[in-house]
Amino acid sequence: MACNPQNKDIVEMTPLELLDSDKDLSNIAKALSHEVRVQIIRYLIEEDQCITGDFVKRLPLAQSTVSQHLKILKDAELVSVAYEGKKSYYCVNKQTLRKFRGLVALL
Amino acid sequence: MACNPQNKDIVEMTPLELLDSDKDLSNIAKALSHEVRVQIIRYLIEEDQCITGDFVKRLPLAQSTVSQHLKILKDAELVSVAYEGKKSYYCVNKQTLRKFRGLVALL
DNA sequence: TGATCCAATCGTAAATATGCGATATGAAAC
DNA sequence: GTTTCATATCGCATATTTACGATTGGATCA
Repeated sequence: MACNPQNKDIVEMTPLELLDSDKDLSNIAKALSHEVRVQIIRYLIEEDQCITGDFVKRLPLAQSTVSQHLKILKDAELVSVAYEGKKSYYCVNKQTLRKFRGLVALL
Repeated sequence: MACNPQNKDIVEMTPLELLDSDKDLSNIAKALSHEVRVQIIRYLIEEDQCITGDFVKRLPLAQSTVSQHLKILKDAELVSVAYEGKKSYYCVNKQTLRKFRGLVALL
């Protein structure tokens, strides 16, 4: 009995591994899980470079809310910011988008 | 003054359009915004077909929690289910994955 | 007919996300 | 200097997500 591998309680069950790529993919997906943030990314691709105010003017949201969405995109490295004077210039981070495409391609 | 387009309050500001594709992309992204659900999809691609119990055995989560994650993936049409006897067979919905890849490619 | 098994759903607690107004910071204009 | 402008951050209310145990509903087995 001591070496009986038939015992159900002893049978090894390979656990599902959590890969770094799983976390990377889910993190980027989370940043894109709100339609407003997808809108922002899309607009940023068209316009190449925007300041916060551009989005505030064009979205039916308070300035603080837009700022928060931009922060989420920035934290996920989907956009990068350049501070110039009193304005913040946002642009898409193409490298992260490429990475995301690569991760999604593996699915 | 009545017809003065220079007035700042009257200047039209093209609002940022919300496209169906924005909603589609954010909805699928939301389903993939949890690492466990990415794990599930990945495993499902490797194994081709699994029952709920396969995931319960391999994930450090309660059966009800796993079932909930599977429901989220099913609602997003990332997986489909076939009910056979007392078991539920899950498999990836390749069409939705393809659609997702297409939407991400546009970013 | 039970008894057992598989999986979905319910109810609920805790954590996280979303949105807003108010406030803070810091640069530019006066 | 003070005022104005652009933006980030704080505090809070509400909504959603995540996780669990308990329960329910079928299907299979004895």
